[in-house]
Amino acid sequence: MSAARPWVLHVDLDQFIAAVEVLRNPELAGRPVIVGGRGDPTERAVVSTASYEARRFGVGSGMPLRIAARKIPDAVILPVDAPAYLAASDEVMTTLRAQPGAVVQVLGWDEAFVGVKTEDPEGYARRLQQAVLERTRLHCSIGIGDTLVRAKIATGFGKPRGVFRLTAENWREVMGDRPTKELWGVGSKVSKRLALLGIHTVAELAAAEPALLTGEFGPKMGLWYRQLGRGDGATVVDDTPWVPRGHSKETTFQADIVDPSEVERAARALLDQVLDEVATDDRPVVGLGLKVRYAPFVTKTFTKKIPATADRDAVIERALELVAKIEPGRPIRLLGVRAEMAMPGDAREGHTPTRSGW
DNA sequence: TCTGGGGTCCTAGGACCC
DNA sequence: TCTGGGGTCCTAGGACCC
Repeated sequence: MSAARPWVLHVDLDQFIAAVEVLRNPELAGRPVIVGGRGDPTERAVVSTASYEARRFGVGSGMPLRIAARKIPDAVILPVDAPAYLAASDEVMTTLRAQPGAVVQVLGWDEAFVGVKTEDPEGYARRLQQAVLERTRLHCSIGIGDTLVRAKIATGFGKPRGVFRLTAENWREVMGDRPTKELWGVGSKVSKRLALLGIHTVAELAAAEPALLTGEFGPKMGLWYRQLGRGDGATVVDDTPWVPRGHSKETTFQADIVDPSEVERAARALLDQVLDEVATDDRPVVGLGLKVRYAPFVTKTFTKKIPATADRDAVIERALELVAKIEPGRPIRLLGVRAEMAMPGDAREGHTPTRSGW
């Protein structure tokens, strides 16, 4: 028998949003369900989640709703109901925290890391799945790893409703020949730049010359990618409560706008919402960001540092300086406003530099 | 195919200071 | 005329994730 040792579990709900919708509307079971935007496929919106039945037709997250509807004419298309998913998510996280010895780090609505000391991680994972199912009627998959990165990637091999273990021992065998894009944190851009360096697989990334990577990606990211290739990294689940760095709101216009007064009105409305939502926070706003997407798809951002002492009117005044940078007469598809808050514990609290968060 | 909305973190380059 | 070396701060933008 083996001794208890620390493990990282990554819990990921299966087709979470679609599953929540099916739970409250059982006759949807077995049908292709697509959740996105306001549920209107004639609008500019994308798919948030597709049920497994819909995925079989090639519909997935991020796809324009219009395209999804074209692929599956008889799909059930539902609007995003964030409060409902948040409530379901809270129940899941509460269940995770109630497990013996569990340290829980929430990653999003439908996933979390669970740190636990056990001699039987698979058994623990199965009990966890059972507990979540009994409490919420939702199914989840669980990855088991000796690092957060390995646990996270392991989950994909367990889907749906399964458990998979990925550690230093089988990392190379399981991941070595796979494309770098399958790593958590390597997207299509970085995988292409890696390919130009002759690095195509996870094993090649793991063995790459550090100087080659730091030369291409900078000192921090270069070494980070190499570490990803090895599956190495943090081993301890951190349940420190999350403190948001900022808050933002953006709108895509159903029809592009041009009129400057309309642009200013839209920007002010977004700003009001953001400042209202941030007002419940006792931290001052120390940065502002404005994002504009000119049609069809050219995005510009403007940022401005704000003194922590600025009152709401002063913040609005600064925001309008940013709005003034928008090119007049150019059709606008999207407008976004972001407020950045001082971080507690920051030695320079109130002087936090604006890190553009877009 | 034609691309939402909410986040996080990193890098480059210019301004400015000593 | 040709012009160092290092540091911090700020702005813009890139990339990624759910």
